[in-house]
Amino acid sequence: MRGYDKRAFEPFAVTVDLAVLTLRAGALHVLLVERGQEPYAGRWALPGGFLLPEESAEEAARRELAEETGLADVTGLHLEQLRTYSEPGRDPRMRVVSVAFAALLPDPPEPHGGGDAAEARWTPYDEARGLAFDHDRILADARTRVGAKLEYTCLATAFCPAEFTLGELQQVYETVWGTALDRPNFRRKVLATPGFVEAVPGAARLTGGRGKPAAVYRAGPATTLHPPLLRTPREGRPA
Amino acid sequence: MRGYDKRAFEPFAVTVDLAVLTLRAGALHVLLVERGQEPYAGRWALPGGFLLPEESAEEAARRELAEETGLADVTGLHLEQLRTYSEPGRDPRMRVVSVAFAALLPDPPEPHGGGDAAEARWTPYDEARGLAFDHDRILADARTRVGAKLEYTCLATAFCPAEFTLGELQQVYETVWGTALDRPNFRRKVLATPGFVEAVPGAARLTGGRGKPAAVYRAGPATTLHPPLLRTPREGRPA
DNA sequence: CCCCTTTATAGTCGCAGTGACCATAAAGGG
DNA sequence: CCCTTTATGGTCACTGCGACTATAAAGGGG
Repeated sequence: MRGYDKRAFEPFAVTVDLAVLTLRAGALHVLLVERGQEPYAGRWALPGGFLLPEESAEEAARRELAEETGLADVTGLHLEQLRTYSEPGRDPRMRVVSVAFAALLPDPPEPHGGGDAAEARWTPYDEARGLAFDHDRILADARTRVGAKLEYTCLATAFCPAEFTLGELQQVYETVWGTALDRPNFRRKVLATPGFVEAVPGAARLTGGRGKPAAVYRAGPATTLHPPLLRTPREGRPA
Repeated sequence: MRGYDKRAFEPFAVTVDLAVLTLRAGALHVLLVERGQEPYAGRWALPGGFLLPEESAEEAARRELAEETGLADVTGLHLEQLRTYSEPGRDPRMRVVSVAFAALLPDPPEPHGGGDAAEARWTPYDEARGLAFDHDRILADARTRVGAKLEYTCLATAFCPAEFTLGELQQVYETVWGTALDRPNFRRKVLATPGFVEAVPGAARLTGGRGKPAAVYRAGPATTLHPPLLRTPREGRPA
């Protein structure tokens, strides 16, 4: 099996599946599409599609992401390969190998159905169950991966718009992890990490309509967090 | 592209590629095979092969691992999916999508050539350059991944035999990371992590032929390291 | 046999990071 | 004018860890 023998291999269909995650109203949401055909007709599924003959999985994922979200520019968005799902029975009709990606969006636009007529919708993560194929597992893997990478990378800013407050950044951690963080300590940790965030001079913004206006920051050049921001939860969210 | 349309997709060849890593004589080694056919005939490459019609990528990887190493039982070995490489030009003859894995072996057996006649050899990591296809990159990604997982998981024991000393475990970190660690501090950290290692009662072994015999440990049930064992190197290796 | 080297193990000291607090500043609402 | 809300600044103590010293247990060379 070491050399390539034209009689030795079977052709497979190769697709990409996308777990497009965002934060809406303080809750993690995922972009789902309603399937119009069998199998799993009428069921919700992760967006995705087949690789074109001359594109890589990353290119296919970014193309699908643009189609499904309707965003004109998806070049700045965080797109990350999760893993590949290749169990023989995962598609009841034929052998499909799927490369899964996680995409992180800041401000979520309302999805339009893309090129075809199927409906696309932002769904709270907790309500996204019973998806088609093995998409429940892919979605769970995406959340696990993103939650873990929040600990030791600067990934959290990918959920935020270009300018954000530290309270909004903290909400990213609290929402994805499902835990409450101490605000002064979070602030101290973020500001002590060189290159995580950069202050926007003179800018301040009211966040909840009340209270002192918060300073505004931008994402810095750093990508990793040393030392990491460990997930050590208090009991529950007081809010 | 959302539904499956039989006219909408191209079939691809799907392979698995394995970065089989081990420690020999205090250096990281990788299992390479010599290619017997074009393209890249005579060049060294990572072992791998095509998916069979009724197996997953994980099953194919474990099958290839058994064939290439000649080990009868590869069920206990650590096998981990790295990522999938799908750039259109990565195989000059046809479109091949490859799912890459990293495998970690404790005591390295001499490889026999497996089912076919091509040569297989353990090669020091630093000398494994100029591999066929994009295998240089896959191998580099494997080392990066393994090095990172040593920080926050108990993966290091996968490089050790069933019973090992703390000095041998420390050598795993030092070899993969290329840094020197303080022996008492390493010992304190490992023993303070519940479930990382378990003492084998009454067992002791001479390691270098000289010096005090070291206590013997087994891998414990823990899989993650909280808090992590951060890579903060001293200048260079004194040895 | 003694001493030196080598390896393993035990312990100490001080600093950095952080969790748990408390206090103050600056906004809006009644 | 006071209360609530949010942001920000600071303290204190504990933990984990890097750096380092000391002791124990083996073999080697004279």
